[in-house]
Amino acid sequence: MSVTMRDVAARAGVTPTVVSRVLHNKATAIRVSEATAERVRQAAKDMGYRVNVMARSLRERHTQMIGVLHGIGFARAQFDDGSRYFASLMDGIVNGAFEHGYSVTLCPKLLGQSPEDAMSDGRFDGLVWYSTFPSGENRRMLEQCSIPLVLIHTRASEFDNRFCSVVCDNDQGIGLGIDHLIGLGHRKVAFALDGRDEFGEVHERQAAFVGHLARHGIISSREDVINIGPNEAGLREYFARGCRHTAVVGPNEGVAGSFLRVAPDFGIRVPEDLSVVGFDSTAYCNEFRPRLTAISQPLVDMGRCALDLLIRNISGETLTSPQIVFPCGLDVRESTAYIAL
Amino acid sequence: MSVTMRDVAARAGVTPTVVSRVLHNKATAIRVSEATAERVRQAAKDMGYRVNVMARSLRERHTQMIGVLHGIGFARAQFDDGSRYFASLMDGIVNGAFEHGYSVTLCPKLLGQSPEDAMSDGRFDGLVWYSTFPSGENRRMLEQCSIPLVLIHTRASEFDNRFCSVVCDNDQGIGLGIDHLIGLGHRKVAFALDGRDEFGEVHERQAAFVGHLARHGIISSREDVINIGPNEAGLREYFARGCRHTAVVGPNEGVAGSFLRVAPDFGIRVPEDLSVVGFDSTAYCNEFRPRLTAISQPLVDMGRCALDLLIRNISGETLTSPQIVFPCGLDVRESTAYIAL
DNA sequence: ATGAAAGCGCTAACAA
DNA sequence: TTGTTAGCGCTTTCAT
Repeated sequence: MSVTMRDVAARAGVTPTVVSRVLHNKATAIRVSEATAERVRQAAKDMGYRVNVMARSLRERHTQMIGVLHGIGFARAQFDDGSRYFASLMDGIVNGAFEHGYSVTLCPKLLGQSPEDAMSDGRFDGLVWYSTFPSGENRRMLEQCSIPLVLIHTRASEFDNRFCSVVCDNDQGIGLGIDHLIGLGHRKVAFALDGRDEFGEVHERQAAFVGHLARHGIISSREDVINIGPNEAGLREYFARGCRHTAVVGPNEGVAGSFLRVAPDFGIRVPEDLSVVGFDSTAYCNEFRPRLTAISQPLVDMGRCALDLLIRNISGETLTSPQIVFPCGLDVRESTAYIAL
Repeated sequence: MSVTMRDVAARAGVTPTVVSRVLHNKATAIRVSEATAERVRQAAKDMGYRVNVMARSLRERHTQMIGVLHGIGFARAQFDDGSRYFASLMDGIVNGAFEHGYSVTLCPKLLGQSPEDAMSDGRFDGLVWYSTFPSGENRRMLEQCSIPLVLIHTRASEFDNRFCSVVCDNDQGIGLGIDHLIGLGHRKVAFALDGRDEFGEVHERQAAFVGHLARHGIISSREDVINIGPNEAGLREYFARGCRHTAVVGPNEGVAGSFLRVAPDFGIRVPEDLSVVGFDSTAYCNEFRPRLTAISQPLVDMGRCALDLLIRNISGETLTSPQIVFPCGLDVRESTAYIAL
């Protein structure tokens, strides 16, 4: 059994009240004589006293902890598995949290079973939820949330602006990619997806793809959308029937990477025969040969921003502009080139 | 204010005790009539009741949370910053924790200020401490730890086998690297370090380096240790004075990577003029040109193992073999080649 | 300047 | 089968 406040009080010859005041109540105006204070501090030190944060949290009704959740229907993101997407986001989140004196915790069973628990079981002062797909189930859950929450990669409007949200400018980002490709002479440009996430950001990016091509006078059709499918089967099928495009834009690094990986099997060279543009642009892009050109979003900054917003929320501030949109960039690497003449 | 057990009890016309039993006491033999139980469940659902985990934790004296700490003197590891070392380790730790129903939390101010708090403030049921350098300060802290703790990358013997520990076989790993190099014809092999961590694993790896060269009849001297220093200044100095070795082994990916990065500036080609071997072998190795050959340690498995050990510890088991040693492997990539004749 | 008492929300031993 | 009571360790009025 560990030493409690009562123990320290006993040894110092005072009551727990005094111990609490001396040890944790620095801000308050209530004074304790320096002699007593010193006696208490010494006793605490001698006995190796530590507050019990559970008791404190129960009493004070806050925990200095924030939780990180993700939407139903997604496997837990790995820190090290292909794209550094989650790793980057988390670096921003954790750094932000630490600076504000908050811990951040990752919870099990937050996909499917009962994420709603974490939202109101007193464990967290606030939550960061990142998900690209506000399904009915997700929506229902979030609506019940009783603590501050900020969304990453979901538009605030999806939830009637009830929560703050941090997103990147998908439209502008895709525009950057399309402009780059058009500038290289490409006219037959495809959009790829893997069919797993058709409603969230991927959808937005696909719409942007169509829009920006149109801006350049190119009308894209259903034929220009390649669903690589599970295990890249759809991609192989596409290649097998002859590559009908000179460039392709993927909505993330994984999908774009599939093209780099599979193309050689069909004698297609990147970027000579096919230019490939990905999205996110984490360090993962450098692992490909050729290195993957990609539209970047400032993931670390976005995580950080989400956290700042959350802290302000927790502090009782009501944010007026519930959505922060970060502009994208374009990192030209080696997977895009002038179209072969 | 959120709804409490008392509220639910009131609505269901029973006492909090009954609610507690119905909602959370499934395993116990105490019976509640099905009618009452149903009434309670309905009331809880109607009112959107959630346990308060702080109250529960305070009462039950466990939190289902484990903390991840690292030693004093190290900056917090980033998930996405060069080597995927920390990311991989964390994947193992988090996956393990989740499977056992534990959350994992990262705490601020755990380097320098007061890591000891996390060790006994009731916040965690157990701790994973990863650090390569058991300084006096770290040692003092760990000795005060009042909850189960497992070490990663620190030998159990450093703390009188008081804690379990998970390490990789540095000697065997370095042996693999040296054998590889010798097999390629190298005789003039250097060991590199960056002077920041001379006492922990790096030290062990350096000793192994000397030993394994000796096994091949090569006596290495102080001249064969290259301290690349801050900002690679030492490395540039080394190259400037003419590269005296045909191969170099680095104790991690960062140091080895420095050679790949700086060598071209001095007209030295890797691997034609200089073979480079790193340690850890995370995906980061693939970001280098040429890709970095490296000694691998199964980081994900090690993190996972640490967690399994920790959970067993928490469950009251006293582990008999306090140290698990994982064998290393060698991932030959592109930075090593036969010595030029 | 210090202490007494109440209570945060929950669970468990004991009683009925 | 259900209720009573006590208490986990802490902070906070409100006395003194």
